[in-house]
Amino acid sequence: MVAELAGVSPSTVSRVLNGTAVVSDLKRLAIDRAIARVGFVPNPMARGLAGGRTLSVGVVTQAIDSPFYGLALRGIEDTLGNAGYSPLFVSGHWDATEEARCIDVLRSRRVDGIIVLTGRLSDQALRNHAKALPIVVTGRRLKAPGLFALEFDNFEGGRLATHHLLALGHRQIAFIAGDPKHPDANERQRGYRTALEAAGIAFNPALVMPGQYHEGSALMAVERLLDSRVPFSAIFAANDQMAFGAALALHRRSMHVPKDVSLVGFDDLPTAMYAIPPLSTVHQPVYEVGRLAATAMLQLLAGEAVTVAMPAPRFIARESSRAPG
Amino acid sequence: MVAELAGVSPSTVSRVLNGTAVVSDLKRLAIDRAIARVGFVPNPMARGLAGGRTLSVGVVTQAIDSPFYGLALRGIEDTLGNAGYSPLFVSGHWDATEEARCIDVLRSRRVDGIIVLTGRLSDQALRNHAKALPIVVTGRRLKAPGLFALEFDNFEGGRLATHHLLALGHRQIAFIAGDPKHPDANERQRGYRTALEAAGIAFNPALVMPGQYHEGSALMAVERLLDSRVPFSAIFAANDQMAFGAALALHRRSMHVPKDVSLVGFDDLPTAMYAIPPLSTVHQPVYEVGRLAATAMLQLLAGEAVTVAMPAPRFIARESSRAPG
DNA sequence: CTAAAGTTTGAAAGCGCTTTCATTTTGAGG
DNA sequence: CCTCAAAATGAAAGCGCTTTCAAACTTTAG
Repeated sequence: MVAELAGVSPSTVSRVLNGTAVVSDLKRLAIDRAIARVGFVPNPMARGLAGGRTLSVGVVTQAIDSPFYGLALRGIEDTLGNAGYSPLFVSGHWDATEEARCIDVLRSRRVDGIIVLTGRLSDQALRNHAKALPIVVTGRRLKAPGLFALEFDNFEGGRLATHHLLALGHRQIAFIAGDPKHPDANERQRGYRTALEAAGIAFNPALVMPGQYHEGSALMAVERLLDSRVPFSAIFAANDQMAFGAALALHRRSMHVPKDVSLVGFDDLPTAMYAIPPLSTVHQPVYEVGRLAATAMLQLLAGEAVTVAMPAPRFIARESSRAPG
Repeated sequence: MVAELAGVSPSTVSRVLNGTAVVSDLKRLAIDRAIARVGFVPNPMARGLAGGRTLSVGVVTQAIDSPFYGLALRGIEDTLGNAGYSPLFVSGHWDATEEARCIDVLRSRRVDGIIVLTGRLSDQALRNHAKALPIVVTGRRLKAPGLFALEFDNFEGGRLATHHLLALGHRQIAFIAGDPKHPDANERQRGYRTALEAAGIAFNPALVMPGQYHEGSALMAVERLLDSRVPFSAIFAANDQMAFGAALALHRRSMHVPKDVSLVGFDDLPTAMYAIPPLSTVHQPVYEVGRLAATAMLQLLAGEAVTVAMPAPRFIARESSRAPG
């Protein structure tokens, strides 16, 4: 170790580097100076090998290029970076097997903890991994030692969006569902139903179309809906991407939003406010979620109690929805 | 090392693991079996420490949540993953200082190479880093030992887009420029000018508005343009995000695309085809760029000659542009 | 002024793997 | 059947840092 030039032992240098123990000011100064002079940068490999920690946390996301997760990744990156940790991103592509492989990769890289963004993995699998290293997971309700789950209130969000349309006077509200394999998609739908029933409107299965959370699926869903001739004055899409697809379908049939039909989405993607017309939607604080997840991980890593909580859903009315007529 | 259970020395195990030397089939088999039995996974830390390589390559992107770069990251992830390398993403946020910091972080993590997506760093800085480890950079033309640059033909793209509008019969084409600090923005503008001149149309400075590559800047640019009362029948935005902003500005003034004004963008973001109306734009093979950059890095790492080349720009006509009238 | 207790510091033993070097095997040529 | 080169293997020395453990030095109390 070059920093021996300070005239002390490696142990002492290590101590000042990590703040592991008290070191006399005299030596600390000498060491600091030597470090600066040599331009010393500790080798994380060696650190990891010796100390058993790598100062990196794995993040399994579903698609690194997703407009939705991108912001969350940024939140994670920002928060982790401030604490000296580096994120290691891997994409699971919405596939449980792939996701399991991702976790293996991360563990083989000896990450100190793993953040899972809304995975497909079973709760049980997650619980097992949590025995070995801290896990933070979003999008599910789950409690286990070494595991923290952060869930957005999708039910309330779905209720809010539907309620908005109802309050505007809509009575026939179509729903483009998300992938039923995602628990949050089902929660949103439950919110839709609940709001409907609270307003005394019978749930009409003919008005709900299956979708898969991407534009194309909603495009087709709306076309089928239109072809089915079931009357409706508004569409609630289970996420913004599908709302965009729905808008395109309407556009193709020369129907205008919101004149002919109102449209609301869910997520408030950064692009929602720049859609034509700007999309009314349920705001999800994605960036914030990233920060919270990272904060929770940091607390877990430090052995502290996790104190983070998810903010409540908020509906944002823009121009894509208005009273029918 | 647990794999001693195979009854051989650690050296031999290492040899079969890395294929460093010939090992008799007998022992190889025994080792393979032992590995499988113990579920052995080599520790990358130790490997890195001993071997001097980390099997990870740093990727400095500008914003991990950017709709544009996301796809490239995915291309990189896919290609690198296949080769056993892991990407380490960091965001420079379009700031040269921050970017320099990112590279320091990556180097302190001892990555084997660095891929820079269109950075702000000076060519010289890049050249210097390339002396220490392989670098692949996109969005600039640059040659240096240990450095490979991959550039998209932005000039040709700009020319193509403008030519499309010209061919449709437009004579007054406004241009929303990108951030002049990005070389690609200037190239696109040069393409615009060149196409104009080739068509015998004088360049009119009143028709070009500065923008900054994001929606909001274009929104304001178009409002100013409209206020200036300079007549125009088409807008060419230097990227898709600005095209979306421009569309919103027109929408606010109750002008319709493409009936009242044609609009073309640049990049072909995944969302471009779902815009209302679907956006005509210059296609950039972003995913492909990611793959190419990663491939180039792999070749650099292997000491081979780099053989990748960027595909040519392609214009995609959709519904946002048509003949004036 | 000395013993007991507390504080700093250094020596040395790894962390898990790669790699050089020397040694043992094996095969070929004489 | 023996010698020598080539091939396969093992021993051991690190890679750069952390972390006991014990030695050396200060204090504090008796």
